[in-house]
Amino acid sequence: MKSELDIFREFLKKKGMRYTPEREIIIKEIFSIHDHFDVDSLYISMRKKEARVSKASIYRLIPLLIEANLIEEVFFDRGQMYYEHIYGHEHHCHLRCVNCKQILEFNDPRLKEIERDLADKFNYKILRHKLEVMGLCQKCQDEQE
Amino acid sequence: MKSELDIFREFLKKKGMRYTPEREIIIKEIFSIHDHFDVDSLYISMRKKEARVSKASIYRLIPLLIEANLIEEVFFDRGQMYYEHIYGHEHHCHLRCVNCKQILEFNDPRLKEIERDLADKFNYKILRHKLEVMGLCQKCQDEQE
DNA sequence: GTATCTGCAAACCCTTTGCAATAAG
DNA sequence: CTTATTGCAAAGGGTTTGCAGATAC
Repeated sequence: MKSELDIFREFLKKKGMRYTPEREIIIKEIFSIHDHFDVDSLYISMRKKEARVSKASIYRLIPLLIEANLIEEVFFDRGQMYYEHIYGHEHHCHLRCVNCKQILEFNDPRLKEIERDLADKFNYKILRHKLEVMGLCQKCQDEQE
Repeated sequence: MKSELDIFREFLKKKGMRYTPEREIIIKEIFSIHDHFDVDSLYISMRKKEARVSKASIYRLIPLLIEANLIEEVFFDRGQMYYEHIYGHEHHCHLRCVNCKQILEFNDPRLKEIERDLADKFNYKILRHKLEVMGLCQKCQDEQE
């Protein structure tokens, strides 16, 4: 299986764009994070490792990574967007506790069925879906009594 | 069935907050819009009707309406949040064309099943879900050839 | 009467952008 | 060599907030 770097190199070549050291270290950093991230925390964790890139370069890279299907917007909270890398992982959805902010990942085959039915019914070509389920985890339910 | 205004009046009373004419006309405006809205377009459409309220009052009202379960965040796009009123309507999900931005609404009983299974599996009390399906509508598929 | 609410304008903060220097291909 | 990319700092733009006057209760 190709690495995310290979995928991205091909993606850039196809678009007549350049593969730079800055782009490489940002992608490496993103794929080393096994969690959702936002631009600022990514920037800070890179600075700590002496991997200096400007925020502007991160912001400029993100739309490309999304277009290349390497990362995805996960959710928008308190004024900023959170992302996660998706290449090499099975697609999943998020179950979030509205109280303690715990996030669990899950997948369900019925979503593919729903996609197929929507495609048929509305003549859409489905590209992707995003399902967020919000609730209270066991612990937060107990505390509310 | 209680009106959205009654619901909100009770909600405010319970919180020791006040029911003002500004809050009333904003809610009336929101519930007269049968579509998704953002703060700026709401503000503009109110100005046109000589219903003058400040944007600040709209921004300050929105979290209250969400807490009162009268409106919901629908999606975040191009730097701003879109909302819709949900009181008095059946819950639905959104199918969006990523190219022309058309939005279709749908509902699917399988989502309730998924919710039930998640509740059992993770011991969550499910409150709500948000499913966005992104794709290309027929017209935009044709134009891409 | 008193605490909340309003409008205004300024502040905030995440994100985007113009520009001159740099570097990929 | 040519054109894309970088870092910097400034600008953009949706949202929040401090404040003084107005108002719900």
